[in-house]
Amino acid sequence: MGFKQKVMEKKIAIIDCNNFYVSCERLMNPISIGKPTVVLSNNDGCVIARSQEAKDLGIKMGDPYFTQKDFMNKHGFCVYSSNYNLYGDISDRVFSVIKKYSLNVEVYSIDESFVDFSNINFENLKDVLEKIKFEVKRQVGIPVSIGVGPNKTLAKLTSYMAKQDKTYNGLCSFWDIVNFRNLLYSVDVSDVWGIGRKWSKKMKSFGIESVGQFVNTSDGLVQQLTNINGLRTKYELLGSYCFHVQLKPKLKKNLTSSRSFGQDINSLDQISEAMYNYIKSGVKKLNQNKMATTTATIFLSGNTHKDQNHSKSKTITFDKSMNDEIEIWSQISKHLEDMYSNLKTYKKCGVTFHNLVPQNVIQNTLFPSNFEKLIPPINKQKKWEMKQEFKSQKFTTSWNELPLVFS
DNA sequence: TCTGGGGTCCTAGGACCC
DNA sequence: TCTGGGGTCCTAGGACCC
Repeated sequence: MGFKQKVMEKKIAIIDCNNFYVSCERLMNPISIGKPTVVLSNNDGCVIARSQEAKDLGIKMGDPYFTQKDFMNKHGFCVYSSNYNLYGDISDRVFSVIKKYSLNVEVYSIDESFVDFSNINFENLKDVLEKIKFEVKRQVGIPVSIGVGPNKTLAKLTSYMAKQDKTYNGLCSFWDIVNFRNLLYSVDVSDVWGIGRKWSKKMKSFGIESVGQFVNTSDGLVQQLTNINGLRTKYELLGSYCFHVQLKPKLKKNLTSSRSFGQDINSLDQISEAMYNYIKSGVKKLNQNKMATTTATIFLSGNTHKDQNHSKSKTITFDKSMNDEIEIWSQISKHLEDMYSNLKTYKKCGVTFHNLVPQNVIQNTLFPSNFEKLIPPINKQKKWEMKQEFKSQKFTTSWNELPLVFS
């Protein structure tokens, strides 16, 4: 055992689907099995999921598709546009298998969950985790990796190790690792959950390269280089429990609708039309959640890949809660005009709704609204629309349409 | 020519109130 | 009229995650 076991020590697992979007596409398109395979973001812009074969050929996360297209053609890649309906369905199936083994599940993202197994004995822990891994693969067809440790950060770190070192066979326990503290000197600080690109770059300029060096950095310097959560991350790496497993899903706090434009644009008409459409789809999401909003933030930004880092945002508070796109547009359009400059070009815009309230508590104002409803902008050349060339034609509308998998 | 979208949290600074 | 500090709230921006 790496550490002496503490009283009340928790056992937190992370269960993580391998190359999730690629694994989903392979269920629907078995022809891609064994071939290098990638899934592209919206606009078919960049790579957001890679099969092992694609990783081995040097394709990186976030690589722009247009820079790799020829290479991929040459090497017989299977390329898919993202299909979130499919991934959502398969995600539900994965979680329902996991929940047969524990109810202490936090669904952390579409392909990951934290599970609190503190009530299970150490003798049985690995068996249960092995069983879950086996059953998710057998029943849903999705391979998973599992890391387990005394907190979320160490679970993530061991799951990372399980993926790096094939001898773990996809399951790594913190309590099986000998000399854990020494091992931390061979792990790059940027591989820690919670330490991103900016922070790790900052740390490296202070000579902090490895996780071992990070946990030996003074609290003061850690907080200076990051923030309070960076300090919590340090304490979790040392064995404390700071980031709690969230068993009850929290209510949605805000909701965003935004897109990059198909090309850079500078016409206010075009931007207005795009913004109106994002408001419309945001309102659709509000209605699906039976929510309304009292506050919106609109934002407008340039093409960061062309050093056009200008970005503006504006928060607007309404005089009542709203869920009507034309009313919301009426409150927002003048602010969009203020933010816009005809001397700049723009690549992206969008809207976030905050202060979401249930629709059944909407109070209609006693007096008629005193703002005029503006006619929404429509029927322009839609330069802002996105493209999607490789979308799989198959959608799952019920579980029965998915192929059954037995292994 | 073409480089994702959505979510949460934290911080600094300003406005406002007492 | 002049004086000031502390608390709270809001916003814009910037981190992080997937």
